[in-house]
Amino acid sequence: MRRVSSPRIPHADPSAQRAECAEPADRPRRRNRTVQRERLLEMLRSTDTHPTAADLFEGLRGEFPRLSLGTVYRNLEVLVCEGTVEQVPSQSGVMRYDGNPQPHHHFVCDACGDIRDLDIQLPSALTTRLQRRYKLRADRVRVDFFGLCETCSDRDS
Amino acid sequence: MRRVSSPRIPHADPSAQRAECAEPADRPRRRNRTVQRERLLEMLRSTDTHPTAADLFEGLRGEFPRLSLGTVYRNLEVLVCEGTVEQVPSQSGVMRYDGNPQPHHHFVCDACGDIRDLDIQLPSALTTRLQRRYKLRADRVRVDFFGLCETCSDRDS
DNA sequence: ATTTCTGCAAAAATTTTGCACCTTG
DNA sequence: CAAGGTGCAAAATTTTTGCAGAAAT
Repeated sequence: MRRVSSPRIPHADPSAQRAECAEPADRPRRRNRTVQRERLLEMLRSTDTHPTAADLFEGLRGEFPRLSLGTVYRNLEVLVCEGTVEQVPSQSGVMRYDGNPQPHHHFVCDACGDIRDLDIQLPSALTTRLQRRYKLRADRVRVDFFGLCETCSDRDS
Repeated sequence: MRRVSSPRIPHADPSAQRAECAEPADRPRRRNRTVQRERLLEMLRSTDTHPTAADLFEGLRGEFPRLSLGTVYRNLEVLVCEGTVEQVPSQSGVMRYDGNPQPHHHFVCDACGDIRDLDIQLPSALTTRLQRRYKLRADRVRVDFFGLCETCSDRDS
């Protein structure tokens, strides 16, 4: 007999979230102010389009002709680790960044991929239920609604 | 005077979701059954760990020693387009796949990245409010709770 | 003076694609 | 046999990294 137990699916997440943010607790890292990082943050705060690293790079090239993508990525990492900026994984696989510090949710257009901020409150009962039913304590919730945005919806009809 | 309007942030989503799924309406594509695709789906259905393409590839290599990653990706695309499988973008940036056809939500562990299925109902009032407040009609909602899973929570304390 | 940051270029990681051959219906 | 699928390898994309020089404190 040659039945074999069905193969295991290994489950190794390449980068458990924010693990790389850990700092040596003894000597806290000192951070310089740099124009690049400052402008990057301003730019993120001035929009709600959830730009990608490439979007930001493009947007800053006018001001910093010698800017490099590496710098953008490195600064985004710093801001994310600080908690100033949030990483929003998108359906296309390209990472997006969100400079909106308020807790909020998103509407994602299935057609154009645009992500729009929503100011909608989630009933707190949900987190309580999660706790009771699953013994899981959540400190953040993210809600994504999917559908067609007004523009794409109009275009289709 | 040399003030310039602050740079635009271009916003081009590399792949507006599922656009590549479109079929020529006139001649609907015929699909062959293949063992590879069948087993891939079975594997996705037999777990709730939301495996990556690489995970699935690894898991199937025992059965199909000559399997290629390209085939895995191509079949995943087919299944996603069919609506049989859902793509779950993860916080790490690596795409994950979900074979659970029931609408459900997720708990994501901040430490290990594990994604767990939740059977929790979202109040339908939310979608209504979205419609009224934003004129946005959503046909799907995804809720992700974030926090530490039991294992990681125990380890930390 | 020391640590941090930048630009550049190379590398790594993930996903897509072209092509010749094999499979399915 | 015609359309679709596979494996393989090369390419495309996105993100990370090493290094030497520049900037910040």
